[in-house]
Amino acid sequence: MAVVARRPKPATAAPSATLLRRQPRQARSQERIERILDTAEQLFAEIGYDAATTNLIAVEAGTSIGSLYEFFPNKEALASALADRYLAAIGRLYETLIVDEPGVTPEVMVPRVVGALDAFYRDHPGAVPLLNGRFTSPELASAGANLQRAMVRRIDAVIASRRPDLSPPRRLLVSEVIAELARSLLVLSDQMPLHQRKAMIHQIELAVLGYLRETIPDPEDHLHTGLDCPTVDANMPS
Amino acid sequence: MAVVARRPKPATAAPSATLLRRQPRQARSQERIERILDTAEQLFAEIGYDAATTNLIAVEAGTSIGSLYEFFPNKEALASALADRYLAAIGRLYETLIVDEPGVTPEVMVPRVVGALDAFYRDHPGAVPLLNGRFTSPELASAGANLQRAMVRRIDAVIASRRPDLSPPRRLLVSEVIAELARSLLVLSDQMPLHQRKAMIHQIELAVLGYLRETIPDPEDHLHTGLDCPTVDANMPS
DNA sequence: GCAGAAGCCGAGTGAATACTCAGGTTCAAG
DNA sequence: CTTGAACCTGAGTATTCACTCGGCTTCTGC
Repeated sequence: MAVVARRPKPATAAPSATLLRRQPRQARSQERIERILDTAEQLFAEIGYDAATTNLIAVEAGTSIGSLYEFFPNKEALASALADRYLAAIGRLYETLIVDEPGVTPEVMVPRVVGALDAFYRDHPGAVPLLNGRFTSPELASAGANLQRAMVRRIDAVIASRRPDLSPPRRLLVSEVIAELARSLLVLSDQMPLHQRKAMIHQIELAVLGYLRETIPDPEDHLHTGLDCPTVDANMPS
Repeated sequence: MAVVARRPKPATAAPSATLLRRQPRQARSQERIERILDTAEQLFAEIGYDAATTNLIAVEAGTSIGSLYEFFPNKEALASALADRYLAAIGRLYETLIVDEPGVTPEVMVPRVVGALDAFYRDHPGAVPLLNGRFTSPELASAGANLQRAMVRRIDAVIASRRPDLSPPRRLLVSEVIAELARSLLVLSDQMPLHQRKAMIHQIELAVLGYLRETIPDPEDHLHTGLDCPTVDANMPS
């Protein structure tokens, strides 16, 4: 279900810096580019990267392949530009989450971040498959890896501030586990109907907190002494 | 990096039951089929599903495309047959793990299962990408989903026997989370160098156990009372 | 209002690749 | 040994799809 990109890759490997083949000067073409990206986002999410042919994207965006290739050097650049939009948006999202406040405990922090990511993915259905390696093209894989690296860095920073006693490699390992944990469970929840989704989000929080308690138990944490166990299961929508 | 299968899909949808177009009668052809599958496994793992063209698989297996298509109706059938081999092997693996013994605690059970899966994936490098939706073809996706469902069922059965007080839907949710958790972290560990891999495997066990303690705390579990916290991090290879 | 730049179009090109088929070879049963 | 079935072969077919290019239209600065 996919066709190899032409990929003659002229020996002079492109610097990969420019996503656009040419900068649009007129408002008309800028809007066109936006429409193409929006359409690509929708089609990638609905029918997948391979089935969304460049011709189809162009037609659905109300333009022609010629125009598409006027600005995007190839199909991957399209997906790459999309990934950049997502990455930037998620970056902005992080700014709104106060992470480095001294008093924030994991119990507060984790639901905050998980909830924000959940909301973002719900608003941008195309982001999940794009950022999670569902598409095999190298540029896409690297876009997903970029996001994940950014996540790991941020988690690592938070842990570092709260637990300066941990060795850096151990912190990194723990951060990678948490990032992957959250990523995969968020993807899973994304495939669920809304009512199960809410329950799932809560499980993600529990998983992260549980893992944290298990690997780097907080000496001051006396909440889980086994004495106040609820023993019954709350929050389960039939 | 891939081409859409011809997929004229004759209106009479194949029953999908037969993976082989024809049953081999002679030893020669049986060996040939095995060689083709082995080669496909290796190529899929090394260069990916798309880049591993049917022609290449045939040549590498020391045969011709004609012979390949004599037995396999299409490329997906190849991957599907491979997935079946893996699924059967993992099924056999489970038989060797005594799961329903009355006295087995999660602390014993989890490392046993995780360790077994880790060993399996290490022995079969092709299994990881194949069974984890890295390939987008529908047949492969369903093969991966099959494995995951089997996992969930088994986990659910174990939880049911230990915690009959939990409601079935809650049990299912917890089982799904655990299965996904283990799957994704095992995939992650699969991409790591060996020395990090071992540490990662241990983290998987901690994540599962931590999540379990967090969602369905065992009333008899007094190990984690916050009093015997090690406070230092053990088992961290540099 | 004009010249040239920027933008737009879509039929067509080229290359890739899943799969076929006509004809040859090897086996096994009688 | 013979005959037919099973098996094998690989050049060729059909199709798809990313991408180009020559010609047209719209904009903008002067």
